[in-house]
Amino acid sequence: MIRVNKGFLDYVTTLKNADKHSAITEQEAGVGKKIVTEKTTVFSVYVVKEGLAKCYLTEDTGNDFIQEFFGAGEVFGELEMFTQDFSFCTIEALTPIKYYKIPKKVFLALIENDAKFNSLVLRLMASKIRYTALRHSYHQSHALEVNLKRLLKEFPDLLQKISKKDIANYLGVTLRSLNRAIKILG
Amino acid sequence: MIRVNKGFLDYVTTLKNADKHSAITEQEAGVGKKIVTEKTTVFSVYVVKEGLAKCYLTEDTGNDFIQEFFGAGEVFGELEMFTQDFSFCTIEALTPIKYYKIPKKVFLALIENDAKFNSLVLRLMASKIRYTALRHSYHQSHALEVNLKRLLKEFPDLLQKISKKDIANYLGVTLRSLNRAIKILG
DNA sequence: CATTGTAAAGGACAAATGTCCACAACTTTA
DNA sequence: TAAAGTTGTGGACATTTGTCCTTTACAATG
Repeated sequence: MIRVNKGFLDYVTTLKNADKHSAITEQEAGVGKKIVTEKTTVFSVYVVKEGLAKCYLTEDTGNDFIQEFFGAGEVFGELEMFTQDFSFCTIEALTPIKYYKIPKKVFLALIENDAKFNSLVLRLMASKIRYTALRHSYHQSHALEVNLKRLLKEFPDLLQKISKKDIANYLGVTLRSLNRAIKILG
Repeated sequence: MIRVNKGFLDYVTTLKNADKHSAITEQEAGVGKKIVTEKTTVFSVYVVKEGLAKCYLTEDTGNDFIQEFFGAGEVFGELEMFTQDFSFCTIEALTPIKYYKIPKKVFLALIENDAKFNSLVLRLMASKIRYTALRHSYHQSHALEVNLKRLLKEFPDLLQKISKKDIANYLGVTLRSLNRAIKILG
């Protein structure tokens, strides 16, 4: 749901601070700003420093499918450095956001020369695979009500932080269905 | 659906053949054999040499959720080398299968010392993330019939190769629903 | 403060999917 | 080959979710 990765954020912060002229820069974006756009070439890897973003795909049906919500330390754009593909999702700020930007060349050099960095990236990608698999499996085999209850247990202030439409898109249902489920849960 | 990775298979084959006493061994498994079991410690990384396996999770509801079907070159057990977690899924042979087994120590040594190998693993994990995301997004926003048609277009002999129950579990529907969709498609 | 506009919630019906069970097809065994 | 068991398929109904549209709540404006 809302993913974070303190360890990686700390490491990148250290890297940046170690060099006054670091190629790693800090950037900001306002609500609604798309930091990465679907089907577009990606030139950098990004790390959320603070704030919240959503990672989603828009289908040909017009539906948005929210992959994940990214909080502090979450990384995006890294896949495209390895697969040479266009971005497969859009990253959009849900709150004002601060993030680090690591140019492609710098990122790939770190992968090659900094074993610790390389290892953190491997771990982070492994986590994404695991987490996503567990989530989709759970979603598919449980009723909407159960899924919602589970989310609310982990993030009690969910409905305050994230719009219902976004929650519905994350759960893969319509807003109408989500409203029904909310009503039933009381 | 049925994932393959010729490049990785070739590389591992070369690695193994380069050393007569290689720690990479070749193994076989018969139909139904579970090569890796959910919630269990994993001590090796595996690469399918030939045959077909399914990668699935069993939910508390008793439902199996099939993550992917693995063909030649597909890798499993690698995530657990990085996350230190138990296996989150079961890998079971659907046909007689041959595979390479790379002990954890050897795998991690390759990651550290063989840049090409490291790069192949990064790419393979990036592909898994991308592929899974695209698949789930598509599944969620299209009708069962459309999803099935799409699968059959890519794998015309699907119904011959893989049991209906497994296909249903992959699509996240019941066998009943799958049968209905098949009937409608003619 | 009334009026108009806009966004959120919910009612009513339609469509899709699940559950349960019966029946058919096919295997095994006596 | 008949009987019994096993597996696969489909009918009938229940439940869930989607679609469409009305109603409600709230905000903006004259």
